[in-house]
Amino acid sequence: MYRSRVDVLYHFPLCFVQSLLHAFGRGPILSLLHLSVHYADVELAMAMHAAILRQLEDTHLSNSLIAAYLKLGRPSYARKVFDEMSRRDVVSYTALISGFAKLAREDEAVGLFFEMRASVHALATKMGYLSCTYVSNVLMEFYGKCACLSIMLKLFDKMPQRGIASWNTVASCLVKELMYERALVRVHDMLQTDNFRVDYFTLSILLVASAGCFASMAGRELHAHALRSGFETNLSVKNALIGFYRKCGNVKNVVVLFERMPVKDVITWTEMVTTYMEFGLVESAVEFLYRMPVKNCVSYNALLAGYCQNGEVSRSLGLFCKMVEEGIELSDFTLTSVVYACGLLMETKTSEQIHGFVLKFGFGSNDCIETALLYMCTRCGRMADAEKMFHRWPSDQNNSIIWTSIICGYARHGQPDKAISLFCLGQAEGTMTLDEVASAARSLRGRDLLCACKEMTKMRCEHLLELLNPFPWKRDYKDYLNGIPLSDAL
DNA sequence: ATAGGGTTAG
Repeated sequence: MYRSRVDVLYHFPLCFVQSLLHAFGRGPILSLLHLSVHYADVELAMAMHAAILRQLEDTHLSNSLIAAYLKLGRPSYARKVFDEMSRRDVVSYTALISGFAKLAREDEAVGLFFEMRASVHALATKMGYLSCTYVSNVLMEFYGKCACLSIMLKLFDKMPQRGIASWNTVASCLVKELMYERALVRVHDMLQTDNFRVDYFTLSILLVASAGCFASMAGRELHAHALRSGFETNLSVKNALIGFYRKCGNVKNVVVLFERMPVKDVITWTEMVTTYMEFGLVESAVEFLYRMPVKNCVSYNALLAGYCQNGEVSRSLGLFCKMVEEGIELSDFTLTSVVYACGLLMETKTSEQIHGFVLKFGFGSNDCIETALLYMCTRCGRMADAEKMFHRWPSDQNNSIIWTSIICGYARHGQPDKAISLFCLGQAEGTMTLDEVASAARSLRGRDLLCACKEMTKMRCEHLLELLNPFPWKRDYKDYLNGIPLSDAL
């Protein structure tokens, strides 16, 4: 019975491991590598590494070593083994690429990917090797992650043989791109064309897709399917079900599911915090967070975001301070929420303080943080800063949220002229949807809004009117429309 | 070796 690395090395010194290799082949080494992963024992993996150093031309053994190092959180060791291999195969590339991808080391993963394409994929294509589902699945995942969805789907359609993982990969890429209905339709096709049966991966992905597009019937059918097939007992499926009923059901559905779960993990508990927050039951959410047997930074982020959604500004700032003091891991999610909370607070000093914190911490800027920062500036009277961020924003990734924020900011801080001109520009360029135009319009005073209407087409104007219901100035607006023929205003 | 569930911006 394995208790520790010392035990193993005591019973099996290196020279013995090497003779094992000669006598019994790879089997014992592979088992020991498995044990090293299971017991999170890096040094055992390194001992195996030492034992098979001379066998590094054995591709199979080296691949297992790469996989072990990656699972043990030692990507640089994995890379070293890879670099020293004399013959790499698809498995070597696959292991390392997916390992780097999981660690968000995209540059290295993509670099390897192109290297693989040069050395393996071209050859594989010529030899018709794409029938290897592993190769195609990894290629598909990469095209999916590079937002090259059409290439991914083309590859999928060309695959002579598909495994259930191929279908799951396509569905999950579509879900990640927010194309929920397409994911549901694709898998529906799968059931009709290929004779595949969905597994617990498929069910989890599709439940997320159903929740994402509020496909309440589809989700319930998936639930029934899970019960019939027995996959309902799978933890991922149960957690995905909770997520579905959180979005398409009610608190009671979720609580019943939760209470009947024999095994729960940190994701289950975090789902409960999110559920209570989304239904406005702040105290229950807090209670659940403190009852959680294991929490991580995502759990705290869920609480923090929930405070913001429920207008509990001081509690969210308090929680953030506690997280910093207690050394709880912060992420871009954390910062986005706390910046947003400062926007709600509308205090210039606090906003500058948190702004400095974000810059100093140097969390890679992303759209969400930048948007939250801009929103915060517009709410805290820092319009000059907001303008700078607004103009710096790349024009090819137009974000309607920042348009709405800055228009509302101008309106709030006594600059209706600027608000109106941006408002007109935004709706003319089609940057903002009508819903968004309406939301920005609510921040404008009635008289200012009337000026803006002159710049709009009749259809837009009427649609806006519908959206503004029950906008307080609607009557004035109607009068205005009655008084002046719209054709004059166009 | 490939696929899965929880947290962010108006």
